[in-house]
Amino acid sequence: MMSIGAMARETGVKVPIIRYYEQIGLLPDPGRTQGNQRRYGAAERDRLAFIRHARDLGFSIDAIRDLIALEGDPEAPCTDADRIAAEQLGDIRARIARLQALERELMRISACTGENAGECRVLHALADHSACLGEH
Amino acid sequence: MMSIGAMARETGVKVPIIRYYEQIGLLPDPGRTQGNQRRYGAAERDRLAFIRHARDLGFSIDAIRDLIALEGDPEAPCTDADRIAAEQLGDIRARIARLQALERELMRISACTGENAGECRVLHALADHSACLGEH
DNA sequence: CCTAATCTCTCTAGCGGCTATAGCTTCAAG
DNA sequence: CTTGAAGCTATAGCCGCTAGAGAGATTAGG
Repeated sequence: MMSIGAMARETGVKVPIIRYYEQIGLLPDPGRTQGNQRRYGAAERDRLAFIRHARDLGFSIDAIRDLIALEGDPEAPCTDADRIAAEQLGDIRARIARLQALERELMRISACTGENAGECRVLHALADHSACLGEH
Repeated sequence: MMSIGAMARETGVKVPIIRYYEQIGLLPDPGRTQGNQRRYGAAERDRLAFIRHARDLGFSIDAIRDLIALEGDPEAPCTDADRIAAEQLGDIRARIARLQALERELMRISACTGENAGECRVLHALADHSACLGEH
């Protein structure tokens, strides 16, 4: 059985975040010492590692809740987990596309050649939306 | 002089957000009618359009504050605006790179072929970080 | 001029996902 | 048995909005 600090070290998740995950129901209430300190076993550590990994991949807390429910039920159809991952992938791709559009627009308005703000291309471009190519 | 609703229509910024921008000091306190309603002129509308445009391009409120200060001082060196835009561009590129790494990892662990959660590739991959290629 | 419909006002609280602080108690090493 | 690190709870703050309540102002039509 390990303390919350030991679990933080093992999983790379900071102590307050572990408590936060417990509070929102992502982690179960762990056992406590007589002095009221949390003690964790390997199962909790694995679950936290799972959560951490999913968060690193950009899954929302809600999506992770669903994934945990699936993980706990080995009979559940895999298509559910698949769908959640596919949604996440679609989401990430949409964000990439949007950011790439912003990147293009920013590149276009940057590289200002004026000497002071009066004739600055960046400021002019921001002030005048009609000068934009995309519709962002 | 236009009402807050008219300005919202002209700029595409919702009414509560206009009030919010005023509250945090991005927009100046506008004049009021006798009945205490805000009335705006063309200058405020242009400033709001500027803010909206910059937000659309992903600039933070703080960065916009700096850009507004520059815009208000035509003698200010343009390199400042340039630097802010360059930082924003770098930021966006970093986010794109990170999202692309996530996309790759997600594609790899997806396309699960198992029939139920017990042998689901998605769940296994999430549970076992060591199976990952990148370091995300 | 009156009414009804539509704005607009302020204030407060909530979202997600943490992060930080304060003031306390418990644990483990020496 | 003392000290110092680590743990505890509770509360508030971050960003950039968004939503609601309950009141007052404005405006178009009759």
